[in-house]
Order: sequence, then C-alpha cells, then structure tokens
Amino acid sequence: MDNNSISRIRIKDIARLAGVSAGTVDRVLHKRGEVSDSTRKKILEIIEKMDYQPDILASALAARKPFRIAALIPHGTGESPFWKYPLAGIEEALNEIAHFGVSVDRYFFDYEDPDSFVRSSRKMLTHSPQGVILAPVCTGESASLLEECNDYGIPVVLINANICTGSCIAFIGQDSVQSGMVAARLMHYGLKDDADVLIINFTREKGNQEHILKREEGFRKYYRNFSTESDSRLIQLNISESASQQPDKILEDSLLSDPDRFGGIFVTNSRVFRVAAFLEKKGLEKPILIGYDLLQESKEFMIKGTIDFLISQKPREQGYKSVMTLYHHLVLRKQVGRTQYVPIDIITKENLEHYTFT
Amino acid sequence: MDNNSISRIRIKDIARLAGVSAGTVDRVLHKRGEVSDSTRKKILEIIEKMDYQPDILASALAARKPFRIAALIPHGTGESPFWKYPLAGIEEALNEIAHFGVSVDRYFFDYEDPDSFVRSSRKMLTHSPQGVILAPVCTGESASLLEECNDYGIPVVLINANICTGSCIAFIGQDSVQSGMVAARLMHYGLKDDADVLIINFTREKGNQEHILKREEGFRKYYRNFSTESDSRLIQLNISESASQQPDKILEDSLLSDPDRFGGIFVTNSRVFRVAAFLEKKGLEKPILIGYDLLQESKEFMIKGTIDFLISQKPREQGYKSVMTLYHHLVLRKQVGRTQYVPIDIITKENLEHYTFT
DNA sequence: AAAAACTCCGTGTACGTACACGAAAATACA
DNA sequence: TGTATTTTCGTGTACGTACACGGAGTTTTT
Repeated sequence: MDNNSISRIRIKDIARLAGVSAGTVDRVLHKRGEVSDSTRKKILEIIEKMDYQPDILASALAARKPFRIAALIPHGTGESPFWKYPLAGIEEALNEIAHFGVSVDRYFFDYEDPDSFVRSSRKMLTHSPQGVILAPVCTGESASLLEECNDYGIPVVLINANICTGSCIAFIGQDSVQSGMVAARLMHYGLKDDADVLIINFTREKGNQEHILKREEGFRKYYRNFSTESDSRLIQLNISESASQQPDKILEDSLLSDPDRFGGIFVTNSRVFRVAAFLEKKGLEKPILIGYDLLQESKEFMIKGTIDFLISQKPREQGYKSVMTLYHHLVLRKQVGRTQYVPIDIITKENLEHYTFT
Repeated sequence: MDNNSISRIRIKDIARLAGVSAGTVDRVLHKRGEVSDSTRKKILEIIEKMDYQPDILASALAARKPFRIAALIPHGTGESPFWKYPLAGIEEALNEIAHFGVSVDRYFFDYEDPDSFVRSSRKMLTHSPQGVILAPVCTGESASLLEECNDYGIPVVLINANICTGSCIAFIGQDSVQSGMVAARLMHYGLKDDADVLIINFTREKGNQEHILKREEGFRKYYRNFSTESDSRLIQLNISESASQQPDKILEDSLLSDPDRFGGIFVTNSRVFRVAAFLEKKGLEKPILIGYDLLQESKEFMIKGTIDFLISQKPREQGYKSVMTLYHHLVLRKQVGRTQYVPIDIITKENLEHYTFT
C-alpha cells in the first residue's frame, strides 16, 4: 500500500538493468551529455518502466547546491503594513525546508515608486536567483520583468495580484470579485433592503488598482442579484491617498451632509481603519463597516466594534504558499497548481484571535 | 544572516574539537552508552557551545528507519462523513514528508460503539507505532489509551476534541466556546433584537458531547453580553440521534406549533442539513440557519440559501497539522505547540467554493 | 598469572545521489 | 599506420549521519 521510500528503485538498479555504470545513468538524468543515443534511450526506457523517482534526501545531500529564491515585494512599513505578513509566511515556509538548502533573499520596493521597483528588480537579477516571488504591484514594470525572467529561464510565482501573461508558473492570491460578493453578502444580511451603502475606494496614483476595482465589481454584482435598481443605492466615493488631498475632508463632505443616509460603508482595501478612526472622532451613529485585511490598526477598531467585518486575504498563507510552490517546482520537481486561490476569510471580533497569525 | 545548511558544524567537527572520533560523538548523541563521563561531558559541552544541529537529511538517509504513525479516528462514512476530511489532510501531509520515511496507518472505529474503539486501539498497539493521532471521541476509553501510550513512551496528538489529561504532546482543534460566540454574532447581526432563537443539539447516547455543550455555552455567552434577559429568548432543543426517536417528529412539534416564533436556528453540529431538509420540505418561512461543518450534504443547502452560515472546523487542516506535529516531534525533534487552535472559519454561499478542500 | 569479561573508543561501511577525473573506445587527421 | 581528438563511460570520492565490528586497555574471575 505504502510506496514510500522503502525499497525503491535506485540509480544503481537502473544501471545494472541497463548494463552500464551508475555514472552513465546520472549523466542521462542530468542531461550532462556525452552519452550515446542507444544507451541513453535504453536507460530512459528503464527509468520510465520502473518509474524511477530520485531520492530527494540523497540528492539534496549530495548536491549541496543552495536554492536561492528572491522575493520582490513592497516593504511592510509605513502606510501599508500589509506586506509584512506575507514575509512572515515566507519565513515560516523557510523554517520547514531550510534543510534542503533553500534560502530566500528579500528585495523591497516602494509601492508608489516604480523606479524603486526597477532598481530592486535590477539588483535582484544581478544575484541570479533560481526562483522569484513577485508582487506585481507595478503592472507595466512587472510585466517586463516577467519577460526577462522568462528569457533567463527563471521560474516566477506571482503573489497577491495577477497580471495576465502566461510566463509565470503560478499565481497565489484571492478571487477579488468573489471577495467583494462576500462583503456584499455580509452587508446585505445585516442591513436588509432599507439603506444606502457607501463604497469607498482609497486610490493611488500609481500601482495596480485591479484589486479594488474587482472587489467593487463583486460587491455590486451581489446587489444586482437582488434587485435591478439596488445598484443605485450603492454610492461610490474615491479618495486619493496622495498627499495633495485631505482624506478626512472628503469623508466629512460625504458623511456629514446627511449623517443618517448610509447604513453601511464598504471600504475596498485595508484603509478601512481610516474610516473607522473618522467615525469615532466625529461620534457618528455607527453604520455597518466592512473592509479588508487584519492589520494591527484595524484590529483595535474591530475589538471596539467600529469595524464589523474584515475580509482577510490570508497574507501569511500567501507568503507560505509562494515559497512552497517554488520548493515543489525547484527541489521536488513536481507539477504545481497554476492558480492557487486562498480562501476568503471573514474576520469578526469573535474569531479574530485565532487569525492573529494568518 | 542565513544560518541554513551552509557550512554548519558537523559531527566530525565536534569530534575534532573534543579530540575523539566521530563514533564517540555519535554514541553520546544517541545515548548508546559506553562513553566515559569525562569525555561525554566534554562532548556535550562542545555540542552546546557550538549549537550543533543534526542534519536531518543525512540522518534520515543513514538511518532509513521508517517512522510509523497510527491514526485512530472514526470512519468517515454514513451518518457523520466529517472524518473523511481530516483523513484527506493526513494524506496531504504525508505527501510532503514521505521521503523521511514517515508512514501513517489508519485505524477506524465506530463513533457510537466504544467496543469498536477498544478493538481498534488494541490492534493499533500490537503494531507498536512511534506516534499516535487520536480522536478522543470515547472519552473514558481514550483516557485509558492515553495512559497506556504514555507508559510505552509513545507520543500522542489529540485531534478535534480535547480530554484534559496532560499526557499528550499536543491538542489540535477548535476553541468551541469561541466558535459558539461567532455563530451568535452572526445570528444577532442578522436578526437584531426582535426574535427568539432555537438552539438545536443533536445528541448521542455515547461519545463525547463536550463540543456541543461548549458551542451552546459560547452562543449564550454572546447573547448575555447584550442583555441579561436575552437568555430567555434562546430556546434549547435536544434531539437524540438514536433510532428510537424520530427527529422530524420533534422538529415538527417545535416549529409548526408557532411557525413564526423563531427568527433563527442554531444547530450545534453538522446535522444542520437535517434541519434544512425539514424546513424545505415543510416550506416554512425561512429563519436564519447557522450550523457547523461544510459537509457535502450541507453544501447544497447553502447554495440554495436555506443554510445561511456554517462554522468550519477546518477538518482537513486538523489532519494535516496532526501529522506535521508528530513529524516535528519525531523526525525534527523540535518543540511543538501544546494547544493548536485552528481558525474559526465562517462559510457562506459566496466563499464556499474556496473552502472545498479545507 | 592466565583467562575472561568489561569499559571505552576508533574504523569502516552503508544510505542514494552528484560530480570530477580520467580510462578506454571510437573517430578523425596526418 | 601512428598520433591527436573526441565520444563514451567506469571509478572513486564526497555529502553528514548511523551503526556494526572489533581493538586496546583495564578490571575481574579462576
């Protein structure tokens, strides 16, 4: 029943069956040339027939070649601390597979600054990693990088956001449209049909906005399923995060003119804590507030009850999975899932504690 | 920065530093006796000082001793298919660590039949496994088994349910009280303060009922936090699953006498699909329905909207973690977390798809 | 005082793979 | 035909640990 390591076929066995030495088999396995076509063919046949699986323990031990993975992600400080969580997941994965010689070099860049992305990616490429974890926040630049990695034969795993070129081995992230529908479901379930809902997008000049758009799309899609005119009850508000504008000012204009109008507010990203802070400061009657990501800042507002629900993108799991995917590809040489959606977790005050490390 | 396998200290190095041969160090490491106290002490000091970490790859390769883990769990067929999911998680973990010679033997028993538990556990013990995964459904019998394993020095991991003896290395499961609070939160959020709620416990003559009690406790606790008299709005209904009674009959008595009384129903385990089936059959005005576990049976009712929310116990993750915990303990010889709570996942129609394999 | 038993420890080989080195065979070139 | 070159392949060692075997030295037994 168990086909694990007990008495599996070895290189030696193949060599014996083919009437050659182990070295020759090794050359065939590693395409290290200088083997006559006839023997190569014979060996490959035997490998096929006996379903030879290399012993990765012995392999890793003998090779002792380090697998260097590069992670190119925004730094998790300042405005969007989101990215420190994938990093934690990366560490976690590393702990489990460090014996195989896997290491991860981290290259950070600034969310808002495509130049810093390019600089970091240049630096990364000079270290010629065997695999890359890429957060394609800067869409255009990321696409070029992807091409380049493709030319060098470096496998790339996309994390968190997807860009639709085929030249990556996997995408790990969330189904954004669907997550918007989950948010809408929660909103509608608590609010029923009798109030307007404000959708707030904190936008950025630069950087990938796909997430935000798809989340809003999913949110609206859910509402449309109930009534055609319900769409008109969803009011959109875009707030630019660039310094030139005052977020609080805009919120004030929208919310204070008719304080009771909105029964619910849906914030399409992690900046939901900003809205929560505003609501608290102004002492407004509390609308239902739903947003994204269990950041430390938002956590406090959840405990106090200002934020009702958060959708988690499972950032830690994303980091974990991205390393593991490259490990499976590089070390175990196994097929990996092309699109790996992480679950759409609903966080609320009551289950928050058990998500602290997710 | 990276302390992974590159140029780590080896047995040879320790031997050289201690002025002995590698064999002696090996004897000290494995307590295989016949080493003078003085040299043993010296070697241990060096090991300590240099923070020697054995190379588990080389270790596993050289030893080639299989690690046999036994999983003693109810079979996942018939009434409660729950247990097939942990099994899937066990397989998944196995896939990742089979190269280390880890194998899992599965021993099944009948939830309701303590005798079958004892039979299975006897059989298991005759195969003297190096580690045990135990679902302590039969409380008393499990406690004795735990003692016995303790005597034999076999580490045990408890899965899903906890029994409060100290002689296991880890418990993996859910915080049941807290999960009840999550359910209550969802109920209260959708129902506000204006309706009675029915709490249905599907009970069994035998087997561990802790879960159910704690879930109800958490549910009530949440409601008490809002008003002291709210507790009186929570009506409890116990339905025995034994054949002698007719579940549907009891439901009929409770629900049909005053069809509009209950705005919500909370079922404290996976049998929520039974209630959903009943509601559909009778064509009752749909109350909010919340239960546990994403079983195939319940899934269909979620999609149709009869069941509003399910709390997932993440059974697959429980299985996965239990194997991994024993792997860390047995193979890596690392410290493992004593109590490993799995997250309290909220499943709804909209995020259901991404939980299919959790 | 020789034999036996026991304590302490070094040596050697195995685990399965990777890879360097160089020998033998095949081919090319003169 | 002899030499140079290339193709093809076998041998040996290394990776770090586990463990069996047995040698040298010491103590006990007869």
